[in-house]
Amino acid sequence: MKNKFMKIYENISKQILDGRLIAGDMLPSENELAESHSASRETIRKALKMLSEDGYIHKVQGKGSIVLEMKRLDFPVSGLVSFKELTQKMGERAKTYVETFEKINPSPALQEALKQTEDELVWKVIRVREIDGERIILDKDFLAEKYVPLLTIDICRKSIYEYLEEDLGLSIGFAKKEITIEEPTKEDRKLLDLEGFHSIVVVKSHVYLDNASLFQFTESRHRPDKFRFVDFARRK
Amino acid sequence: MKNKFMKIYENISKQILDGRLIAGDMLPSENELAESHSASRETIRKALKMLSEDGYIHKVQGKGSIVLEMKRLDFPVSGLVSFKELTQKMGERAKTYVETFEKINPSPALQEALKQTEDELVWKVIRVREIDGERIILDKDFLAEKYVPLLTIDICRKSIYEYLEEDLGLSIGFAKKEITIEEPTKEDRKLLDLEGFHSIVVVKSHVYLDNASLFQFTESRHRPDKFRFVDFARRK
DNA sequence: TTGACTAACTTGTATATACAAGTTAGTCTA
DNA sequence: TAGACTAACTTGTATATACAAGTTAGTCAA
Repeated sequence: MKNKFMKIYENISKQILDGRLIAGDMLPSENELAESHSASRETIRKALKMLSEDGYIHKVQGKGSIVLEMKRLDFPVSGLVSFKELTQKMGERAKTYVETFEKINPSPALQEALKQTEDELVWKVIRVREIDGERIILDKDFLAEKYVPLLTIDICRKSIYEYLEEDLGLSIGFAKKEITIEEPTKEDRKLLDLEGFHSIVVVKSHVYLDNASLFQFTESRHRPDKFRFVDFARRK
Repeated sequence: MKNKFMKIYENISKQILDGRLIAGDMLPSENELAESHSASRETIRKALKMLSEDGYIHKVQGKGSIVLEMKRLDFPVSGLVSFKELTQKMGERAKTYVETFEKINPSPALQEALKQTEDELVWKVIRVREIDGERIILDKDFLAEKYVPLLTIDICRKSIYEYLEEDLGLSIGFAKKEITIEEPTKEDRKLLDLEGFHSIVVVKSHVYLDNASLFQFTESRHRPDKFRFVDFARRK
């Protein structure tokens, strides 16, 4: 909330989310917005570019910016959000159970996934996510000990990301994710409520710190009926 | 290829794709790039911002831009690409069969999805995509007749998008997609090779023209073993 | 009426400048 | 030696200006 263009972005996005601006409306021109926000046109353009990237508006050269329909997403896996952040929006309906918590010598496959050497250790955390009484998601996290020297089972019960960012001062930069569909394993069947389901959605993520060093590999396994991924894509 | 920052983007992205720049390398500073490309720093920054958004590089304030690992994606559904564009990269291994081709009075649900009035007609096209002899994908397209007055079965066999963009001069702007997992329908089982599979990946898309008018609704149904979605996400 | 043209808007691109903020390496001091 | 400091880099933000390119509405002439 410190940058000028971020404030403008938030100002306009809020107007769209709460209905003061509705789909089909045209925004004021960039020059008018610059005037009314006491900013230069380039600063307005930065804010509008972000709004456009996030699917709030669409810009047409020579015409202006048109407001798009923004559906509120119930349960998105898009972007880079932690389960804790999701559950905060869901109130007290979500619980986390820590099934496994240990420091291990990584297998060759895991060494490869985390780009580690043989002697570097890895935290292994397996957690079950329960929503409305149903065990829906199985999260398997592997964190490089060299970036996270200390971890406790209590932190895992709450939020690892919160601990990393607020206590350790690590700042997460970006992630590469891959979504595939697999057959449920015995472990999936044991830990999740999968009666009547024949497949499981697997989201594998490589998570990097802000300085571009790989520090975490995560496999998140979702029951298919509760999985929904929403994407906004621009042509070229 | 006309914009200066696009040329710079392509120049650098090619260097990353063909290995002249490899993961971990630092790019020259923005001032050096401005000098060597005879451009202003702001123009360089536009190109670097695009590279960063597309996952080629990561920028760190005070340090510079670091090259990331770019895996070549075999079969991505990310972004906004047509099946034709995908198959061009796959050579002659892909075929398309048109199962249904008709102009219909849309059902209420379809009217809603396409935001049409009662008297407006809709093209309905159902196509099966075969890859390496296996029928993998079922594409159900619904196009508003008001934007696409003429369509032929021959166009559907080739590429609808190519026809829209090159012959009709329509320019596709953006799309909203939703990925879910469902049980296969009888139609899925009849038209696709689904022996031994118990679920199907459904990608529903609302496609908009460049002037932000909704003109197409598509449901693309994928056999789960051949589905893979790759995503690059930045924090905040 | 029709069509060509134009004027006045809109957004897109490119440049220059200034300063803020983060990183790094070396230097100086206690 | 250890720590504080600084200078010289890096990227981030904000502004101003100029012109290109697309859209729209109105005017004027055939």
